[in-house]
Amino acid sequence: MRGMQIATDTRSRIIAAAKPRFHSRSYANVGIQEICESAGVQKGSFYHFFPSKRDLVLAVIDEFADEWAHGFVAEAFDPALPPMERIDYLVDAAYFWQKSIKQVHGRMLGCIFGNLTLEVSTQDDILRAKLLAIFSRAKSRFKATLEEAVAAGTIAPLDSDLTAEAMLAYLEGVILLAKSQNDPEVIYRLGPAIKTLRVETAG
Amino acid sequence: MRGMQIATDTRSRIIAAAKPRFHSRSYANVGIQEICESAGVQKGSFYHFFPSKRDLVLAVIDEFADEWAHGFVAEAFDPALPPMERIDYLVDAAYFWQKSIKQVHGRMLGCIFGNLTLEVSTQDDILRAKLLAIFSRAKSRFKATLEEAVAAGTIAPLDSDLTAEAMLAYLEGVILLAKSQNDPEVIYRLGPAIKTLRVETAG
DNA sequence: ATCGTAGTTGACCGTACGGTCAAATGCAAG
DNA sequence: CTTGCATTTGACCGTACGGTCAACTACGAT
Repeated sequence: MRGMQIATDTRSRIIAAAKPRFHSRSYANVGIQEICESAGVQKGSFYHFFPSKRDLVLAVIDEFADEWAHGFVAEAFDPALPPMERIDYLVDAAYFWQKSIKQVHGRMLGCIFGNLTLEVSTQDDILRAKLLAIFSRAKSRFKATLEEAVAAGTIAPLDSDLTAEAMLAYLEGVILLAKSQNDPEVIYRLGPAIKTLRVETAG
Repeated sequence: MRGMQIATDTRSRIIAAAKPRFHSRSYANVGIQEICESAGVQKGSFYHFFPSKRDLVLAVIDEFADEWAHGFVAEAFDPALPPMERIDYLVDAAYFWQKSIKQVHGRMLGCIFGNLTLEVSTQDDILRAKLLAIFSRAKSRFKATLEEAVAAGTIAPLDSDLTAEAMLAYLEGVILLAKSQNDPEVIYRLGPAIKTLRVETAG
């Protein structure tokens, strides 16, 4: 089945071409033609693998999510680490990643999930749902970590669900502000304060 | 000079047509033609008042900033209010504003400055600088408020500059997450935790 | 009455957009 | 050797994009 291999290769070349473009520019500003040229693929071939531009960006989101899940996130949420140190690790990872992107690319690109959320979520509920699911998983990681920290007595009891969401919000907000300054050092300076965030239990 | 009046009227009709569109969609997704049709203006007339699309969005940003500065922000940062209550007030204002937008428009549109920042700041340094200036002013408000709270003994001493920036980041992040859920209640739930954020003084 | 100019008109520029299609090609299975 | 399907090709669709332009209008100032 060499045909299959070529096929999947074409598909992944398209995604590989699309990823940095959607990350560094925006959904609307990247055209399918440009992606095809960069991937060395014809437009008809593109539409053989992706019914629409939206389906491409859906695949791109998945690739980014997998990349993170199997990379920094897996490292950060290592059960061997003390719970609260995992959160530090994640913030550090975000910092170093943005910093290295800036070194290579000249600009801070920020979080592709946040970028796409603010751009498209009023216009496309399917994309919004996809991004929401990504955030939801991220929140779960934070929540489990917080609960472990509470159980270990590292931190005082709190509303782990809301605090997890607050921490995720803060991380996205810090990256947003860093992007507005085109300066990853903002993450370095503000990131650690994530651990000061607390939502008390309602009861 | 009735000519001037008509002229400025055309200009502000253009801005008035552009504002809700840029807010509810995105920079790239709103065309000049559509704006002109909605404003009842010809394209040539548009380019008489605005050298480029970028100059229009610059004017739109200014209008939004003024609207906020003279509305909720002025109310929130009322010197008569106890300092930390001003921050609560601002978060509340963001919540009620987004809620009312959703009631009218059916969707949570979020913060136009955050939206534009993530969309265009890698592609247009002039727009980025404009948005950065907006955030910078917002941060100053927070900072002054924090310093007043410290002076009054309401809160323990902290790094007012970094904490102000952290609070602004958090607010933007909360609005981002709320937008991803198309639900302003997220702001209601997470907003108050803004006051738990702290960056300790370096010394 | 005339001049200068701000404002307006509507056609027009080249380019790019997302998406479609019929025809060709490559290749594995029968 | 043929059938059948996945894949690829490249031309093509209509529409919209940001922006330009010469001509025209309206009107205050001299």
